[in-house]
Amino acid sequence: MAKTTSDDHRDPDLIAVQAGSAAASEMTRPAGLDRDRILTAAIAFIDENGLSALTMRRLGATLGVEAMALYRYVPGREDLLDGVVDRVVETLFDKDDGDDIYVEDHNGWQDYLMRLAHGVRRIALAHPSVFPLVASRPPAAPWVRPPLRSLRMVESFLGTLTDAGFPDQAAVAAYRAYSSFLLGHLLLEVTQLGAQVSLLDQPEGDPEAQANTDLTQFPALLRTEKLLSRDKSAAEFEEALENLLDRLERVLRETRASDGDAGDLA
Amino acid sequence: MAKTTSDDHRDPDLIAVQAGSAAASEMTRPAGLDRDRILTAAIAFIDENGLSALTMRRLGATLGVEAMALYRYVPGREDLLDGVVDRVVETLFDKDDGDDIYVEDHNGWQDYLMRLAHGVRRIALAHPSVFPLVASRPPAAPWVRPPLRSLRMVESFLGTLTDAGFPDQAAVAAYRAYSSFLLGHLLLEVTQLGAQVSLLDQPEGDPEAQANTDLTQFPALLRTEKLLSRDKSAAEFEEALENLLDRLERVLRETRASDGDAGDLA
DNA sequence: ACCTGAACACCGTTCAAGT
DNA sequence: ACCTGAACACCGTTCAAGT
Repeated sequence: MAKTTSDDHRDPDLIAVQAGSAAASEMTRPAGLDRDRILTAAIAFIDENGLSALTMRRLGATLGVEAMALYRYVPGREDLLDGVVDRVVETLFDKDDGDDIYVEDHNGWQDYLMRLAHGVRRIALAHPSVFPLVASRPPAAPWVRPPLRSLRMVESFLGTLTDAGFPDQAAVAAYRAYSSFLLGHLLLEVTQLGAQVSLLDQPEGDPEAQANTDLTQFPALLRTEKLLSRDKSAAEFEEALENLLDRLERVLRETRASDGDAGDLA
Repeated sequence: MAKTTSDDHRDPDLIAVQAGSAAASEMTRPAGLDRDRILTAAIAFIDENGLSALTMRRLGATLGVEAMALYRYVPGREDLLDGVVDRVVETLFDKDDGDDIYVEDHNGWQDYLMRLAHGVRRIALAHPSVFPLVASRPPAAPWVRPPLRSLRMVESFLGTLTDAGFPDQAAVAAYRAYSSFLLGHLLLEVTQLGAQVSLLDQPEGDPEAQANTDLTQFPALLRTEKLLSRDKSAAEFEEALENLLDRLERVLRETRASDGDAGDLA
């Protein structure tokens, strides 16, 4: 390895980071520090080294600069993280970015909800180490529900459903159900991604023996182990999404039948 | 306030903590340090001061001891947090603890799933600042899905469903759907709890004016603001849970009709 | 046996000083 | 105008030393 500072019982993160940053600082010199460049660097850093490895000092090094220089452009670490979350979430609206995932022009509300769900899932899978942050940073307003984090997203969601004939109350209920579904599914999906790599990182003893910790006490587990290990995230996501859409469709139809204010859902 | 160390642009957490810890250290002196006592103290600390305020040094102070003493009983901070999570999760199985929420003896699998859901929800609401940890700590095995975090819980879940006639595959699919639902719902619920208090904590400017940040650009939001602010978490939880149970019941019935291996669900 | 003091390598953050 | 050095108050963690 490179120049590490003598004593060696340190955070395992450090090793990877220090090895990488030397090379990285060469390329990014072009100066012109900038809030945007800092956020980009922070996201890349988290993607590569994990959230816990991100410090102001290390991020500075990545940009060829001392940590203190960052404070010209970012009020502090917490704000940096908020910025990272906003940035990542807003890539949803970047034209050119994806395979036809524009949430703006759509064919009906079902299509809209599917595009939105797939778009957010794409983000989560692209930045698995950032997503927990998307899920857990305190929202701007109390009724903003992660992972739908911006006023713009909430507005577009509610606007689309109410335009499609959902009464306000039903649209709000749908917003809540939808955000719960997205959060639960995607957070579990990225968590499991993280678990995969962290198992490969630290192979204490042989990797086989560790996993089989006397499952003999747990017959049902033992029996379904193969099933449990099979990853069906994509299919499950689809199935749960379709199920939610069916439920909403039912609500909408019932609303139309008895044209009062019956769209409660909760 | 009390004795704070001169300069005062510090983490807002600190103020509350220091004020409290002086009083607390008086009572807890009875020595006899102990892993159990440390975990209990850590949970209480997080409940009162939030996760970010928990440091080894501060926790030590709470127990009338220097931070270094903790290392006799706990390998390190990360392990401490794992211990906290295990401890909180396992209160589910404590007899005497709750109003008839025993997951072990039940009347049918639906009853079991309802008790389990309500039990986990009770935990989440009792320790809203701990729950994000329950949700995000890397699980012991890759197929352990938060917030159902222990082998014991997974075993009991799968055992109950398969005993009730679910084919293994359907039981596993149910386990996945159920954990996603719980995680999404409860994480959002505690997040919103946290948002409430953090709004009261830092009232910059008048608390009214801040919230109304030119919502004029967001008509649907503006129109539904009242609806959005109304908290219906409990009812929504119930409704989503019942919906999930209905879905599972359908799967089970279909399985029984065509008694093959049709219980796919995913 | 159990706790502490002192030390080490790191943090975030401020601010006067350099260019 | 933009960055840095030095400093401050804090971290987690180790280890020899105290009782």
